[in-house]
Amino acid sequence: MEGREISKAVIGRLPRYYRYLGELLELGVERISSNELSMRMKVTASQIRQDLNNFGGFGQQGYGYNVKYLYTEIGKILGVDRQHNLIIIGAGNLGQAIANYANFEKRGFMIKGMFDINPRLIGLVVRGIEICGVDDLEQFIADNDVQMAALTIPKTKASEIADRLVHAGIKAIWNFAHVDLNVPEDVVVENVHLSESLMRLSYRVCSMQDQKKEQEDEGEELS
Amino acid sequence: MEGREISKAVIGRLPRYYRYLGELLELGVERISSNELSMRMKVTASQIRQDLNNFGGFGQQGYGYNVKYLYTEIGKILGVDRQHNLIIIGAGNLGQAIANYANFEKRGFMIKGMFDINPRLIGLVVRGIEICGVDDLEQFIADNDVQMAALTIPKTKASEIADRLVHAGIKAIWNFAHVDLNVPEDVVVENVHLSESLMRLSYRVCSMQDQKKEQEDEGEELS
DNA sequence: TAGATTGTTAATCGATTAACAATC
DNA sequence: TAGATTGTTAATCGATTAACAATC
Repeated sequence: MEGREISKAVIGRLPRYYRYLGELLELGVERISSNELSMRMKVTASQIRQDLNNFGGFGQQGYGYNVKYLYTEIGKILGVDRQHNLIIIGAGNLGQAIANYANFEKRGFMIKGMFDINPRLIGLVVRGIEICGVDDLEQFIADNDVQMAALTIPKTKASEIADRLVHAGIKAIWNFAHVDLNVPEDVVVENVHLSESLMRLSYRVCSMQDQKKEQEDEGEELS
Repeated sequence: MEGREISKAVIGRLPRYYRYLGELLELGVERISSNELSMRMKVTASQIRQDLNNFGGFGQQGYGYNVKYLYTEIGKILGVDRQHNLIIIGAGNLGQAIANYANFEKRGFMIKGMFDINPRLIGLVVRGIEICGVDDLEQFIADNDVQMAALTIPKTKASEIADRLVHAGIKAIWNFAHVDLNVPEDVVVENVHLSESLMRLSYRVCSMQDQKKEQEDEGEELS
């Protein structure tokens, strides 16, 4: 459809545009210029215009962008206008946190089922969803037209379950396990590696400390 | 200390190197060349060497890299050799998921406290940590030498709490709330915006579908 | 029409890859 | 010494920013 092969950097920014436009919409703002949006979002106006023009001209010269229209169009690009049937593998705290986040359903992500291997969790009901054993996985995916799976299980089991998911026809895996999954090229994986995120934070806080220390040392030399 | 201003792209990759080296270490691998590591990690050998040389020469010509040494050094760069005192604001499923992830403590991230506004959660004990009310926040931070906070609360309260955290001397915020926080420049924020992550996945699965459809259509035209 | 702001091309900047001399 | 592999410079590629003509 569109010009094909949008860069990863652009796609990475789209959800943030979507969020800001949603907020503007709630505030009742009707139109916005790339310049004003750039100030709110702390990115360049040039980048906003460049990014949006990957998908076609959503704006109007001399006017700017219609907030509601742009919000809707970015929603379509991101696919939040469609329904995505989702299951969660791993019904621990993280799996339950996802199940309990109501806003996902507003965006078309319907949580159809939850699975775990822990017999103490099987049978429990979270937000109206009964936790099943993983034995039922393949049947459930077929019966419920499931395309997406969130993987919130320890890394030791993740690869094995991922293989089963792919085999059962899952097309997208939201991977919270601390491994890189090997999947066929028509299956997409989005990784959320929390421990890596925390280490990036740690790096930055350490390098900030070092920087400060250096400045102090320089100050001492001068005195 | 080091040459200063390492690019964000490089820092983003360091934790993944660290993870792979840790796995190699467990496997008992003593040394590895950039070429072999590149094949395992599916990045170029050039990139690995370039990345590592931002921090100095960890390898040896004709030999490669000593796994244990490199692992330790990257650990130091990331700051996982130091201790970081951490609190969790928001003791819901997500906050508890973080509290329960034992590996963080192995990397020096010590969870000192948990906080919530929900009176039904206050007083509960999660992994040996009692959940406190947010009133005690400032005192607790001062008493326990806390530098880091994970923010796992709804977006409505996030900015307000972030201000309080900054005021109380917190230097790093691991932000799971769906807002961009405004903090002074000596405070670092690492965002984990799960809904944005899910939308990126959605985009990719949709564009994969579109791609396939196109190919099918082309096939039909030819027949 | 004049003013504003987009869409788009051109210039710059940064990051990745390739190549190879240095050296273990 | 010969072979292997790094560290590092140079070449390429891609992404961001600047500029401005098109146009509402």
